[in-house]
Amino acid sequence: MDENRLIHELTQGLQMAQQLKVNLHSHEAREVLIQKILSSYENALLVLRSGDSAGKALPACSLRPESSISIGSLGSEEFEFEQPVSGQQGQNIISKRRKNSPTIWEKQVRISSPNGLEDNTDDGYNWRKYGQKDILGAKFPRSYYKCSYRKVQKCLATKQVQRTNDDPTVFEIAYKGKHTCNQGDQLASPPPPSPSSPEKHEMTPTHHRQQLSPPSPTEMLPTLKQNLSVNTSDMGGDNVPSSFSSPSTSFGLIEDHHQLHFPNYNDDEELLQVYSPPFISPSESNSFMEQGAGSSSLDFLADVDPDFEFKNFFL
DNA sequence: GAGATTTGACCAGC
DNA sequence: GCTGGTCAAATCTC
Repeated sequence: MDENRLIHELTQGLQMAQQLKVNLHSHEAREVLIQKILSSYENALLVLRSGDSAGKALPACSLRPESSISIGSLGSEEFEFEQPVSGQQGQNIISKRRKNSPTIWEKQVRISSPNGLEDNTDDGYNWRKYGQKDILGAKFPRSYYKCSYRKVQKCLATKQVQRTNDDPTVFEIAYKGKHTCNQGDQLASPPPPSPSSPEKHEMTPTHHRQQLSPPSPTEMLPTLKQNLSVNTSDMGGDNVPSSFSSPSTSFGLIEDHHQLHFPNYNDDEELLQVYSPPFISPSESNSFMEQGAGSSSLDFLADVDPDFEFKNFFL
C-alpha cells in the first residue's frame, strides 16, 4: 500500500473540507471543493482497497471528466491519431492527420515564462518531444510533444508548444487528445515505474517540489487574493468559463479579463505549489509545482469550451 | 544501455 | 508546391 499517497489524499480532503467551511457561501467554490473532497477520498479509498497506488486502481485521467474539468463536446471528439504502425513511413497507410476536418484543440493555454525556458511550460504531465517545426509566420519553431506513456498506456494526448512572436517568454500551448494514462496519480505520489524515466522531465531544476510539503491553503490565501487573476481576454463570450472559481478566494466570479499573475515567486517554490494549472485533476494536485521555480508569472489564456472549469488551482 | 531529444524526411491536406 | 504534423534514425544524456 502506498501509505504516503493515502496520507496525501486524506490530507487534501481535509484541507478542501476546511476551505469548504470558509467558502460555504460561494456556490461555485462549494461545487469545486466538494468535487475535490470527493476525489481525494475516492482516491484514498482506492489506495486502501487496492493495497497499491490509486493510480493502478483507477487511471487518474479517467477521473478527469468528472472530477476536474469538463471540456464541452470534446469528450466526444474523435481524433485520428496514428495507430501503432510497423515498418517504415512509406508503409504507413494510416493517415498521420485528421481527415476532412481541421485540427481541433481541446485546450489552449498561454504560459509566461520569464526566463524564457520551455521547461516552465510543463503542466505536470510527462511529455516526450517528438518533433519541432518552423512555422510560417512564426519567429520561433513549434515543438511537438506526446504523452510519455503513449506506448505503455496508449495515452494519445499530445501538445504543441509555440513561443509567441511578440513575447518570446510567452508560450502558447495547445493540447489535443485526452490523457488515458495514470500520470495524475503518479504525479502526486512517488515517481512511476515508467520505462521513460519521467523524472527527467519532472525533476529538472524547477521540478523538485515533490519533496516539498505543500503549504496549507489558508496560508496561501492572502497572497493569492492579491495576486491572482485569470486572463480570458482571448476567449469568446461563449468561452468564458462559467464555473471558474477559487475554492479559497473571492476571485471565483468570472470577469472578462482574468489574469493569473504570480509576481516574484522565483525563490518561493512552495508558493508555486498552489498554482496548479486549470486542467490538472485533483489527483494531480501537486504536479504543476514542478514546472518552475523560475516562473514568476503565468498567464493562462484558456481558449477552451464553455464548460471549461478552472477547478484545480488550489490543492 | 535505456530513454529522451534532435532533426531531416515523409505524408496528407490545401 | 507549400505547410503543418508526424516518423524514425541519429545523437545525446543519465
